[in-house]
Amino acid sequence: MFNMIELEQILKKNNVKPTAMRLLVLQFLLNKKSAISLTDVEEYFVKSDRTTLYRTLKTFVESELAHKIDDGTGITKYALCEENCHCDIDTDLHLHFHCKQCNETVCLTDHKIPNINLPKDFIAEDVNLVVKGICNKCNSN
Amino acid sequence: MFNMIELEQILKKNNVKPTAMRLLVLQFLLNKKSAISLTDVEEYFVKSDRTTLYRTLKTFVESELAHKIDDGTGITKYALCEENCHCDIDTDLHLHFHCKQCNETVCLTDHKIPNINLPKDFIAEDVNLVVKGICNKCNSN
DNA sequence: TAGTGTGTGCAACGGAAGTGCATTAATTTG
DNA sequence: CAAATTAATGCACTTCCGTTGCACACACTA
Repeated sequence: MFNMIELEQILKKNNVKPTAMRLLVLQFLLNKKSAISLTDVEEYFVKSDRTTLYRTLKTFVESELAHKIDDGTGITKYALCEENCHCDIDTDLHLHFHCKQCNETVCLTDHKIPNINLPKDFIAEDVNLVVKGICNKCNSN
Repeated sequence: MFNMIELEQILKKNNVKPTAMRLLVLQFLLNKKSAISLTDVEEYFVKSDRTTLYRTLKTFVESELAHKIDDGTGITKYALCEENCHCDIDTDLHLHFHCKQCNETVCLTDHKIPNINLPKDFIAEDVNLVVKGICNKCNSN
């Protein structure tokens, strides 16, 4: 796991002031392998306020520490970016898998999004690829 | 355009009873080239109720007449399926493009979703690929 | 120490999806 | 044809999530 000093360094590296709340949320995200929703965080940090957690996640996204995931459930998910990620369309964007059974969304960071040839005059700025089905964990049970 | 008899046949072919409202909504969808939201339909049919329109679209999706599109705006969009579409994962699913400028979402039906090799034990049932950026219309203005 | 800026907590709003129920229209059946 | 059953529609209401405004608390600077 990570100690507080390491967590602080991560935040500082991305120009985010290391408050107590942010350190805890960062730790929570680091421990979670799957993408999490605001409600997930909220249920974990019962003593903190929803707004604070919401803005914490927002700060993380804006400072490129985490990325927002739209997995098609209608609920926004968040996951930490990989090292040196700039959410760049050609190199950083990866596939997300949403399991219909356990309802979890995971980042398949090894699966980059294939190149897409758009028709003339279309400019791509962002790509979102989500596969839905049964994940490996649920499938083996 | 389509006359009422043709519209009726489309509905009947998909086992949907051709009510007045359904015929009108179908016509509306046929005339729209881009994907539309419930609110779009609502604003057009001011005299009808939101719930009715909501359930009409739901009926269309359930009877494979239209497909639901999640374009990442958080608002569910709908578009008519192509002829003989069964929303099949390997043959029917196509790319959607959402323009950040005009806020429209179009189906790029010619752009099928490339095959994806998932890790072991993952089962794909549904795939959603959305590209965001500037569309051809906005780009040429 | 006073003052400024940032973070946090509380309350409330707004949009969209969805549900329950009563009413109306359509279809079947005696 | 009339009665009964089923389907569709309209209205009211709820819930859920994302978001904002405002006030208070804390930290850092002059």
